[in-house]
Amino acid sequence: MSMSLSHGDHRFAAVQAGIGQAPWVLDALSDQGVSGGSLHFEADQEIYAEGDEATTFYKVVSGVVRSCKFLSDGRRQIDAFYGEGEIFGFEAGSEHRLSAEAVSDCTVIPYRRRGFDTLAGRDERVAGQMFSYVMRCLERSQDRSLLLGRRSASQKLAAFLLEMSGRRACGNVIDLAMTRQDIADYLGLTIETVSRTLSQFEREGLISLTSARRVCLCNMKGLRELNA
Amino acid sequence: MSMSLSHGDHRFAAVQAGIGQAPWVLDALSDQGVSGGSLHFEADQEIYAEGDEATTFYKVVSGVVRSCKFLSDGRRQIDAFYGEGEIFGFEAGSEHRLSAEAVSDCTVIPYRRRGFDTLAGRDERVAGQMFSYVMRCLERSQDRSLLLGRRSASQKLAAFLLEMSGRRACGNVIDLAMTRQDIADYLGLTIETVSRTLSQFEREGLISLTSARRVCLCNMKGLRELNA
DNA sequence: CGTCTCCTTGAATTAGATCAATATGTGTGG
DNA sequence: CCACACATATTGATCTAATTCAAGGAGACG
Repeated sequence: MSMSLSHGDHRFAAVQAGIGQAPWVLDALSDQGVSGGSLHFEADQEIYAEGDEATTFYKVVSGVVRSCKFLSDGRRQIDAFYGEGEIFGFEAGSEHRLSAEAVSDCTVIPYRRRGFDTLAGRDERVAGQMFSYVMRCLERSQDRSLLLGRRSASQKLAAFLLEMSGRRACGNVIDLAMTRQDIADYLGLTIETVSRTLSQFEREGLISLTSARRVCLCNMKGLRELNA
Repeated sequence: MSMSLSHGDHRFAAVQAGIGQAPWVLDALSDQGVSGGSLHFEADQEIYAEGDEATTFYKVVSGVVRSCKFLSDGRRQIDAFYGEGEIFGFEAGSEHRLSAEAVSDCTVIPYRRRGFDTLAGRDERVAGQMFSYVMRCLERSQDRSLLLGRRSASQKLAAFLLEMSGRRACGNVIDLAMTRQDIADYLGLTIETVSRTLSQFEREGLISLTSARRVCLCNMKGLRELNA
């Protein structure tokens, strides 16, 4: 029987539907001593640093986490935001290649990698789902390369808003956990450009800024058309 | 026994050393009817298009392949270049998300995905190595995001030259298979900026352009320092 | 030798960055 | 409740790196 590196497999439909959702099978790990309870972090607290030994990976229970890299000049590139149910910090090598920080107060479950490996060896579904998850991360990362390489500030912001809406949607309204600086570092822009572009979107009637962190996507179609 | 989602595993040392190298275990597939011989493509010929059914993936035997996405305005983003021994076109979903084209004349071996899945189900090493390979792709993709998001034209070019040198190195001299346009589309720049930046590198003594496609990296250290 | 593609270089333009000032909260302590 | 400090966000005025537009040059090939 295939271990389902093929992902047309219907058993994983649920996983595939929620982009970035963690393999549900990880839940089982909690019962096998692989997980060590849950951890709480306050906003801006570091979860692990670049170069730290990667003996553990995590799943977000609540709140939002960012993974990022720092440049020698102090600037920052945010690689990804992780929300409820998503996995982060799973590494191929022995060290964390990026650091992870709490964007908002958040709770995460740590999983010991060694324990996970053992379980993955026993249960094909665990391995298969993790594989599926990593493939999904790869797809996201490739999409980001396109975004960062060839898109204008407006296109980046539009894509960002739609991405956030796809994850944390409550109607058209999204509550951003992150600051303008976070958004800028995610999109390869400056905080001023992010702010200006959002203001412009509001003038054009694409969005409405209830407050700085609360955005209403009034015209999703218009936003989508920006990235045709 | 673990299926080696852990990559500290020494059996895979060789795979890990050569960045982007395909799992050697794929060689075995040729003997099992999974591979269908080898295919030849001429420069600029399409291997598959975005949206094509992803029943097959490939390994490069010789030559260079690019995978890319086209924007509605005709511009192009190249996601990756694949050289000898590298795998491309392995998808999570049922369609190819990017198109693939021959950069130079090249030979590739096609593998039927269904056959591969079956084999992966029987042999943990196949699955584990493919997992390792995908993790490596993910790392590369993440590094690219940093490059595209936060680096200047000179930094992008320096990183590109060092990447190429790391793969196809013959001393300090690299023979680029791709055009300036390919490089530009890979780095999110224009052809003119690529050309100007290379000329500037030559004036600064960092490189020497024997011919348009042949570059000698006279000062690797200097190039590396650009991305400190 | 002419034609074609690829590459280089120059001049003008512009999107986004940088620098600088002001505004909008938000929590603290009086 | 107000006054203050402090972090975050917006807006304006320049500046600049990279793009765009335009013109040649260099090599390959019939």
